[in-house]
Amino acid sequence: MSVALAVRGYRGGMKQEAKTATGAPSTLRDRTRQLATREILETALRLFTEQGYDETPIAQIAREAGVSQRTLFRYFGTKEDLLAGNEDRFGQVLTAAIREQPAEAGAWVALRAGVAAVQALHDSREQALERFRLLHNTASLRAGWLEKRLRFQEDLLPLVKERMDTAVGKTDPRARAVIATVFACLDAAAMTWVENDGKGDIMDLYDECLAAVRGCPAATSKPGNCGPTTPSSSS
Amino acid sequence: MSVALAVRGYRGGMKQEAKTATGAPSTLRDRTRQLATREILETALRLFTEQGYDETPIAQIAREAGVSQRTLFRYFGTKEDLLAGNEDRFGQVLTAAIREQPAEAGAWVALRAGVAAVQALHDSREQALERFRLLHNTASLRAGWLEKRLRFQEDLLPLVKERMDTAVGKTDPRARAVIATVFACLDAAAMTWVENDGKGDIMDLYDECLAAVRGCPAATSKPGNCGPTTPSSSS
DNA sequence: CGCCTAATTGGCAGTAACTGCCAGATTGGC
DNA sequence: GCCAATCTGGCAGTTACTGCCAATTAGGCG
Repeated sequence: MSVALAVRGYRGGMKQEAKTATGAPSTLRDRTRQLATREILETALRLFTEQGYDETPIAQIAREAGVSQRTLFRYFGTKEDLLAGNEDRFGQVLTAAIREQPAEAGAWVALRAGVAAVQALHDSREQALERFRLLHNTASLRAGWLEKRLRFQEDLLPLVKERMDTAVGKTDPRARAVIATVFACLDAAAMTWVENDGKGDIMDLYDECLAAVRGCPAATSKPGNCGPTTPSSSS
Repeated sequence: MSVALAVRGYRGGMKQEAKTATGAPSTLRDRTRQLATREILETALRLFTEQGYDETPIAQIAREAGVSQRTLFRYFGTKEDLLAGNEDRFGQVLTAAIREQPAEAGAWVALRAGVAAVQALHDSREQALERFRLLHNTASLRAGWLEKRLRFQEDLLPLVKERMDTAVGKTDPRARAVIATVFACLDAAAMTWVENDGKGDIMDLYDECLAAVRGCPAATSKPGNCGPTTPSSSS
């Protein structure tokens, strides 16, 4: 049980000076790597949108990016990583934003803050839409994404539990349910957003979804919380 | 867009008499096929639980089941299908149960009925637990399952919409949100159930989850509905 | 400045899940 | 009992991905 999932993709090296935190790495090697990374990433995204994800073999990406297949796999452990890229960042920002919420904030409020923080990650509406579209229209990608999301949910469990009136160790399904519901609403919002070609704001849709799910109408004005499941309600 | 997903696995043949609906097929061929199917399925499940899903190559299953690899792939289009098997049945039962609900039943009530119907599908607690465990502990399987579930959700959309006060054609995220929330709660319930080694009833856990998500406490006694989002509330 | 070490790269072979094709075995209907 | 439809197995090929090894290259140091 608990098979240690191997860390995929290139992470080694960069022991010494490496990243100066300013994004301008000192050594030639690091600069070269960064360049190659960008080149691969751009080639991949271009080909994916041009011909579709499943229809684009790794070999082609490697060829057009000017690296060997073997090297490409050293940079990105899997084909999915070529699109996901900063998905790990997603998880980090999410948990960070939730942790930063004041202690009085209930689970719903904190989670909403996390969701909002993640939305702010996208560079532009256009790129987000393109990525989302690819994600929603490709079964294999969708599957991978959902899987990764599930892991985020597990990570969030303790964070959320302490904002609910739950005994920490207990096998209480409610924290999981709340988290999963938040993601469910985010999902519904994102899908609708894509269907509308990116019109409107995802967070508005999210609020609408949450309002439909929980009893409270018009949660938009006082977003994120409108009922029980806050700390100190029964203890 | 909308690449027609090829129907995988063996579906051909059986043009003529084939299935007499009683489960006792007439021709030798059909009997042989049924036998082979069972043999493969049992071998696969045994090996999967013994050595794990990812650690069990198709070649071994084929060998021990006494068929060629090629034939195995004709019976089951993918490795996943060896475990999933009647997952399609899942979707059928779900939609059927929801359709059978009276028109007055709201979305939540109807969906709960569907979930309950699906739970009744499992042969035994033990087998269900074993399958669930395998599913929850294997990343690739989890991903596939989530993907399939997403498709069910899309199928359910129209069914649920007509039980809500939504304009049919509108791009309203709320129906999606409700469906996704139901699955989210089912997920949380199933996970907790597995963690508890199958103790308790999944539907009880489901009710608890839904109660935690929606405002209403103690939804267990009057399950499935406790607030708005029923038909004829504003339309 | 040149050398040594360590990081990096590319190629090659191998695995695992599939898929198409073809030839041979089997079955079912007449 | 024969012919056609069906089924099966084997083989080759594709794609994602991994391990291994040899050749290159950058970095540090005397």
